[in-house]
This record gives sequence, structure tokens and C-alpha cells, in this order.
Amino acid sequence: MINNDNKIQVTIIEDDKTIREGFTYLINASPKFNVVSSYSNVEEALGKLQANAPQVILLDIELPGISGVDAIPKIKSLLPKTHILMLTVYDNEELVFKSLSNGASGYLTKNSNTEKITDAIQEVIDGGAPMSMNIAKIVIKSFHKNRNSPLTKRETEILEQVAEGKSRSKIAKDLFVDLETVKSHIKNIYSKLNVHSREDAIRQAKDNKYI
Amino acid sequence: MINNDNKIQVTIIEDDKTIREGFTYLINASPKFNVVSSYSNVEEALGKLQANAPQVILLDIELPGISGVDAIPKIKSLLPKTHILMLTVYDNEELVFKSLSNGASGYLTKNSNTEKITDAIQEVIDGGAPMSMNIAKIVIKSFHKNRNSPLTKRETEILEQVAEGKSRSKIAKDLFVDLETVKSHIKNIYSKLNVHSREDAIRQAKDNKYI
DNA sequence: AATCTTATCACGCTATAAGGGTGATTTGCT
DNA sequence: AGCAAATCACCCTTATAGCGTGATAAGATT
Repeated sequence: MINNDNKIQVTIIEDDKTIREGFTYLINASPKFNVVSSYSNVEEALGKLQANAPQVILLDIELPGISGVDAIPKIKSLLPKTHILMLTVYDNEELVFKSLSNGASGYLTKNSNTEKITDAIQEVIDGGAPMSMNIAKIVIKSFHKNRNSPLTKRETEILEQVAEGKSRSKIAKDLFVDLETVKSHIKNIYSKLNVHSREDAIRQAKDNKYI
Repeated sequence: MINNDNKIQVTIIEDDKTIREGFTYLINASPKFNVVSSYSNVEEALGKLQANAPQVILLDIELPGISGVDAIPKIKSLLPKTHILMLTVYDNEELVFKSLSNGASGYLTKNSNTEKITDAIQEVIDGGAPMSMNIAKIVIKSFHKNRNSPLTKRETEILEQVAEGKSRSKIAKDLFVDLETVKSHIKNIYSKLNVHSREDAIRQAKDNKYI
């Protein structure tokens, strides 16, 4: 019997049998990794995961029943130290960000070759965050602000503070200007963004990445 | 004379002469890239950049005078299509996120070898977002929510809406509950977070990644 | 020189929103 | 049976939000 004790233990949760078995084969072919278990759905996995206690879980982002995205917090509460790598076919922005805020550590595309798969697993083990070029691009782009904002520097500054939940008078204090000045700026902001409330101003500004 | 016309044009802005010249040498050694210009400071670069119009700029994140971070929007307004790769020595979280929101496309550590440098340049040209393992980790971690939030699901939901600038009555409408219910939840949230205002609640929650 | 933009401040007005106190009910989970 | 979570009720006071209208000074732009 081969000794798997000092290998990195991996679990796969993926409903497509071909991919599940393909990945298992490719990963087991590496001397450093061992697939301890694989499941076709989250429900079954949750019941049995603690017995395996893998260091890394490859989790399909879209699964019937409990989705991969929703499975992340459930898995994390059972195995807090386990790294979760999402398996994706195409890049769905919304699912990517939901997975991230739920606690995923990285992404692996389903058409990856052996090297990419093992590299990614090794990278999460080393504390990294492996992802495809496309995912990295989406993530980085989410930080970029719009350089064509209609708002002036001061207006942007004030709207950012509005979005932090500050009252107009608190903003005035913090910026060392009069309350009337802040009111005036906010009036101009509303007019430029064509809105009539804090809520709408914040939404507009965030949607357009003005703030 | 060597024909550089169909090579990818690169500019370097970096105050350390050794690194500037080292990178220039390494990049020029590749048949695909050509360093058209290099500057030791942003001020000089801004005046001359448009004459070169490089596709990629390697920009030191920390520079005397105008910093690399602050240079990004200025460069982008001169050359909107140019990709900016930040040069870093160590990973300063704040500078990383500021660079990103200002429009940087990726990161390159100063101790990179030729392959990493040319790979990164090629990757931004291809629309990607190259970065070191550490930077990727920092970026991904910034999305992760705290799984030990003292707030219940409903409380988290409501606080998220408060952070969107919604009034209590708007939240009540959107959640199909009574205003009194929302007030009650917010009271509980304030009590759990030990705060007495929207502003403080939002700050607390964001700092601890409860929302 | 004339104009525009930006940031600043003033005053008046009305509705409501925010924060706090205290307490009750119901549902679901353990 | 007990507890946490979510719901709703009624009381209270002060501050806030949003709107209208207008002024002023400094800087940039044309």
C-alpha cells in the first residue's frame, strides 16, 4: 500500500463525473497530492467531510441543490483551516465576488492541465491565491475608479463620507468647513447625479465607480 | 540599426539607478520588448511621456516628489490606454489598494528575474492583471468576510442596507417589515457593536469585515 | 477682460429620520 | 422548557435631510 500520510489531502466536490474523475486521476498522479474523497453534491459532502479533513477542497462554483458559493461558509464552519479552490468553466463576475466574500481562496478553471492544477493546490497551501488571468483581471478591475466622474475632488470626498454614513454636520466638522458648505456640495452632487437622496447618490456613484 | 517598431514599447519610472538600468537591460534583451525611455522621477516623465507613448509603464510605487501612486491618474489622463505595472519591494497593503483604485493594472516585484518581468509585461498587454503571490493573497483576503460576526443574518442584512445610505423606513419597505422592526434590529446592532450612530456602526462593521 | 468652475457660506422652510427607553409576541431550534 | 431571532408597539426629543434662492472669492480658461 502506498503511504499517503504525508501527502497533501484533497477533496473534490463536482457533479460532472468526467471532471471529477479526471481531476482525481491527474491529482493522484502527482507524488505530493492525494485525493481522499470526492462528492457529486454539497449535501453528501457536508455529512462526511470531517472524517477526511482535507487541506484543500476543489469546489464546483455551480452545483445542483446547495451551490458551491453557498457551500463555502458551511464547509468553513466545519473545517476552518481548509483552503477552498473554486472550479469554474466561465467567469461569472457575480459568482466570483460572492465566492470571495464567502471565503474562497482561489480559482481553477475546469480545463486546466495537470501542472496548473497541482500548481494551484500548492499555491493555496503556501498561503497564496491562485487564479486565472481572467479572474485576476475581473478582480483588479473591480478596484478601478472611473476617471470620467462628473464630480469634483471635493464633491467626491464629501460623497465618500456620505457613503460612510456620516451626517452632513459631521462631515462639516471633519473637513473644517461650515455645515452650509457641505449642504451646498451635496446639493450640487445630487444635481449632477440626478438623484434626490443619499441612497440614490451612493448607488449611482458606486455603480459608476465615482467613489 | 535594429528595428524596434513592432516591439512592445516600455517606459520605466524608477529612482534607483541600478534597478532602472537593470530592468532596461533585461527587457531589451528580449526580442519582443523595447525600453523607449526611462525616468528617475514622475515630474520629468509627465513632460516627456506623450512623445514616447509606451504601451506599458513600469512605475515605482514609492518615489520622491510625486509618488508612483499619485502619478497613476496623471499618466492615465495623458495616455489612457497605457497599462501601468507597479514596481514594489515589499507589500504595503494601503499602497496596493490605492494603486489599484487609481488604475494600476498589475504588480511586479523589483527582485523579479527576466522571465517574470517579460511574462508580466506580456500579460498586461494581453489584458491580464499580473501580480505576485503575496499581492494576490492581499487582494483576495480583502474580500473575505469575518465568519465570527456577532450579528445575525437579518442584522447583517439590515446593516448592509444602512451602509448603502438607506433610511430605516426605506429598509422596512424593501424587507416588507414594519419600521419598528427595523428600528429594533438597528438598536440591537448598535448594542452589539457598542456604538451609537450609523457612522460608527458602519465603520465598526467594515473594519471587522462583518459587512 | 470676460466667463466659468470650484469651493465657500447664509437664511428660511418642512417633513421625517435618528437614537433611546421599555416591553410584548411568535417562531424555530435545542 | 428554554433561548435566540425576528417581529411589532408606543413613547419621547433633537437633529437631519432635502429644497429653494442667492452671494462671494479665488483660480482657471478662453
